[in-house]
Amino acid sequence: MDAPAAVAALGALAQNTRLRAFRLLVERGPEGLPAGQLAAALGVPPSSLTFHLQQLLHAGLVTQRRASRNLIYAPDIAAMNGLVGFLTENCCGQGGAGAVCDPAASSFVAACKPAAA
Amino acid sequence: MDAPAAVAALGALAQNTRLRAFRLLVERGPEGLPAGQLAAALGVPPSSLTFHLQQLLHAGLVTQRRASRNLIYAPDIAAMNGLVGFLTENCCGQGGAGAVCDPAASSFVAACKPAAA
DNA sequence: CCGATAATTCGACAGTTGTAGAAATATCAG
DNA sequence: CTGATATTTCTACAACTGTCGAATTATCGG
Repeated sequence: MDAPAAVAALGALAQNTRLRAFRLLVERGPEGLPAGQLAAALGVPPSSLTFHLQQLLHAGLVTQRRASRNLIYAPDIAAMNGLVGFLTENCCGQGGAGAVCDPAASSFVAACKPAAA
Repeated sequence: MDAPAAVAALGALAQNTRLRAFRLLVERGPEGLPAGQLAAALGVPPSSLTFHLQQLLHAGLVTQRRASRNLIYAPDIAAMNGLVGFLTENCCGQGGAGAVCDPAASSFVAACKPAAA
């Protein structure tokens, strides 16, 4: 994942309705959910949800497939992996202080590649 | 990290200048950088950078401290850990399909807690 | 083909965001 | 105190975002 794609993905997740929608999809897994059910679950009018799903789609965070009258949306886990990978790059001070990995390891720091020092 | 905080953090990172600034700070480590040097490194006018730093500050992703005439900004790694942790919650289909963890483990999926199945 | 269902596209509008020059504030050196 | 340096605050404005009703498109069952 490159920086522009990361900005797009972050922007797509940086909105309450979209974040809730994405998280719902992630919980549901690859099976996904039809737009209508998603709209009902979120309590959002269909036209509004479409707007948000387009953004997630355009950012590459979800996929769309048709099942008869329904359009099914599912999370793109690979894209999400790419985003987290991008966020955890450069987090061990490769060219810097090197002290970032000190605190008790948790996800962000733990995901740092030891970066062939 | 709760959802509103995550939205704020994602929004703060969802902008090219801010993402570049934050990544620069992460590379630099806890030592941080003064606003002026950051502005110079990014090629952004000071008043514009201040605007962006306020957003990062308000989102809790960076800290600010004064060193004589300089205001030093440094990344808040704990906050970033919280964000990545939030993003990797609910990613193993606890209530769902359960197939999300299938693909070759990479950061997002690898960071999933096995979720006491 | 026709009516019904699922979802999107269109359009309008208020609110937020990003940009950056000019003015103000804070700190320091002498 | 005075001048210089570092940064923020103020201000204005164009561009983008989120919302959602109404109209449109797609698909299905009969």
